[in-house]
Amino acid sequence: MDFIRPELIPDPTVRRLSLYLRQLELFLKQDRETVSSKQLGESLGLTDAQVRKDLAYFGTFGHPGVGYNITELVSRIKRILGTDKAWNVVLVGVGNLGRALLSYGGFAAKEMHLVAAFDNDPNKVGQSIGGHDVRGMEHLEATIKAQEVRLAMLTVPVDTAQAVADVLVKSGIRGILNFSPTSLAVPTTIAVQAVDLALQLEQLTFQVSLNAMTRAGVRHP
Amino acid sequence: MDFIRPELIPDPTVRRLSLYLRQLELFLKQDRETVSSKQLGESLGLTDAQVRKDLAYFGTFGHPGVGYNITELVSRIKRILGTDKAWNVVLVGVGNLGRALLSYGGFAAKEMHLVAAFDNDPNKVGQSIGGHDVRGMEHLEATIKAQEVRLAMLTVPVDTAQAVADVLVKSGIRGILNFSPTSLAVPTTIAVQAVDLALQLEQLTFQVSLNAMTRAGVRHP
DNA sequence: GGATGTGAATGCATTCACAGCA
DNA sequence: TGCTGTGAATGCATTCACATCC
Repeated sequence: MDFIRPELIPDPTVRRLSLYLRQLELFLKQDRETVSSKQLGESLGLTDAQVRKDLAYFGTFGHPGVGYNITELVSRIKRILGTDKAWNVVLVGVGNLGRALLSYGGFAAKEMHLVAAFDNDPNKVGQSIGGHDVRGMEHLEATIKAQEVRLAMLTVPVDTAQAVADVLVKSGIRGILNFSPTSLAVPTTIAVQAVDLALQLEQLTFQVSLNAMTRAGVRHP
Repeated sequence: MDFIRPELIPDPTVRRLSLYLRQLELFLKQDRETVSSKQLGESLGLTDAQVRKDLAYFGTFGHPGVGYNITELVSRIKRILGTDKAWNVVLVGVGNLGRALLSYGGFAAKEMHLVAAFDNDPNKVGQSIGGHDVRGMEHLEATIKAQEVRLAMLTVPVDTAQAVADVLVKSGIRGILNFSPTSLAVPTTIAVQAVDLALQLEQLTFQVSLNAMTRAGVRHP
């Protein structure tokens, strides 16, 4: 393989990269040093060929006869995903979910630096939650520009989500983690990841209903 | 189309079904009565053929020359997804995230009946959060069995997730919404949906890095 | 032997394109 | 005319299978 044309890396591959990373970090904690594509795949319910193909998109860093050096693979995947460097993040919308995210301690470990939170409720502005300041919406744009923030977590009510997203884009945000159950209209240069609880619950009820059917023998002819 | 063979419905189709439902309910609020596959598709960034193909897996309920009756389509999709009936749910793990979910009011609207929450911290047991009782873990199995609960939201720390999942399965749970960043080992008859914040943030940083590169005309290192 | 990396083959999902109906 | 439903064609992702290397 010579060099990488990022635009033709399959989406599913990028998703699995995150899974590999999580599993590899678990292996590291268990003091393992190398892992084969077969072992890594089995621990995640994937085939060995799938693992090798995924990794091969990004270069060749396995050792034939041995497997992959875990430490090396972890740092390679982090570099690919862009999590080897720190990212500044803002959170907009300090409701139940916003507060929970502010109190969640796991961001620092992932090199995510939560710069500040924003809300338009005067009662919330000025508070400190989980060590993060809550500021008024009028400071959103200036903060993003001053600190070169590129990521935002959007936890506002659904009817204001699009308007806030517009402000975020105008201010220079490049990626939005959208917790509102709505499709945001943004330029193609802006990445959006949706976290939709209702949607995932519906996937569950569908699968459970399906399982119940096939179990009951309502099979196809 | 004669009969539905559920096991061969593409996963992506089921995901989009939820998107269709969300968009259709928005149209309903706007007092629209019918919608064509073209209109529905465009509102979600999909092609008309995609929409028709997806719906055709489940029968034929469009009206040539007219489109789909929105009310009818909504109730059909709900039936397909299994959300036309009410579901009992338990929540296990009353940390920051668990509390936020308990305080979130949106479940009732989706026919999700949150029966109770569970935690092993004596200080939390006995509290009422968002109108939901917190009980000790020792009552989990009995509650699930007594109320025929089939769905669980798992918001416990990562190191206890598998053990709790085992209890859930043993008690008769059929679907788990897993908020812990770990792969649960469960029988194939149990549905699992993962909500992994770190994973989604990594997808974002990857896409943002990619966009930055292609914009700058740089190749991957 | 044991493992990787990768063309070739397979299997799915999406898109095309058109017959048929209101 | 406008739109659905659906086989056929296309395009992607996964899996196979094997040359290659430690």
